[in-house]
Amino acid sequence: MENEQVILALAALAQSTRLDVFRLLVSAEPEGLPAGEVARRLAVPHNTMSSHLSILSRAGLVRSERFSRSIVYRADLDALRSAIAFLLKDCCGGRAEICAPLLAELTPCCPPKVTTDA
Amino acid sequence: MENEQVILALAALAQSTRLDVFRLLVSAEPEGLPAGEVARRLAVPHNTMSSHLSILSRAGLVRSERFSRSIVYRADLDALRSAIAFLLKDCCGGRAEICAPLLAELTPCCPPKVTTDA
DNA sequence: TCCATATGTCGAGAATTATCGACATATTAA
DNA sequence: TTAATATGTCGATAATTCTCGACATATGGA
Repeated sequence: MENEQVILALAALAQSTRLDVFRLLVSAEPEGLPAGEVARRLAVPHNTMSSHLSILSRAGLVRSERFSRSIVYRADLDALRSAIAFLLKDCCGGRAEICAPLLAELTPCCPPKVTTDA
Repeated sequence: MENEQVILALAALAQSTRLDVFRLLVSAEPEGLPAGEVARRLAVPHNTMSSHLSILSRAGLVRSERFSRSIVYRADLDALRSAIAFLLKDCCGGRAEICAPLLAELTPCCPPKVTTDA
């Protein structure tokens, strides 16, 4: 991921409405949500939301697809992954002793084994 | 990590000079660098740099300590870790199936075992 | 066609941010 | 005290961003 691309992604998420939008879309995966529904749920005028969605879109953090009259937005988790990987590699920079404890803390968030109980 | 704190951290890194500063300070760990040296290396006037350093500082991403006439800045990797954990948990949100592949990609960046060869 | 719905674009004002000259403070050493 | 070094603060300007009313476009149905 390029420098400029990361800055776009960080800037996109560094705004409370857009951070809320992104989280909403992550929670709505994999179905996504139409633009109007996003605006309604976050109580933001549709044109203001349109601007925020386009910023997230330019940053590559969301994708959109038209279905009839609606345009459905979905979070692009690969883009988030790239951004996070970039930040982590900043720390690593060939020095695992810095990065390892970081990953150690992050891993428990998602146990590698997912056993669907029952 | 609070919402507002994350936004501060993201905003702090979403600016090219500051992203450069942070990376420079990460690479200078654990000794750190005096403010003037940071400004010199990145070819930025000292007062402009002072402003950027204070933004990084307010975001918790760097710490400073005075040594004689110099004020030495160091990257705070714990803060970066918190911010990254926050973003990851956004994705996980109790859904390991989303987060697991993310970690899978990130882990090779820092192999958990570090064997100093030869 | 005409209308309602869903969304995007334009443009302007308010708010925030980035930059840097000028000045202030802190430290050390004549 | 005076000067040199290292850094921070103030204030003004330029640039960018956020917000939202008004208008435009796209879709589907009467």
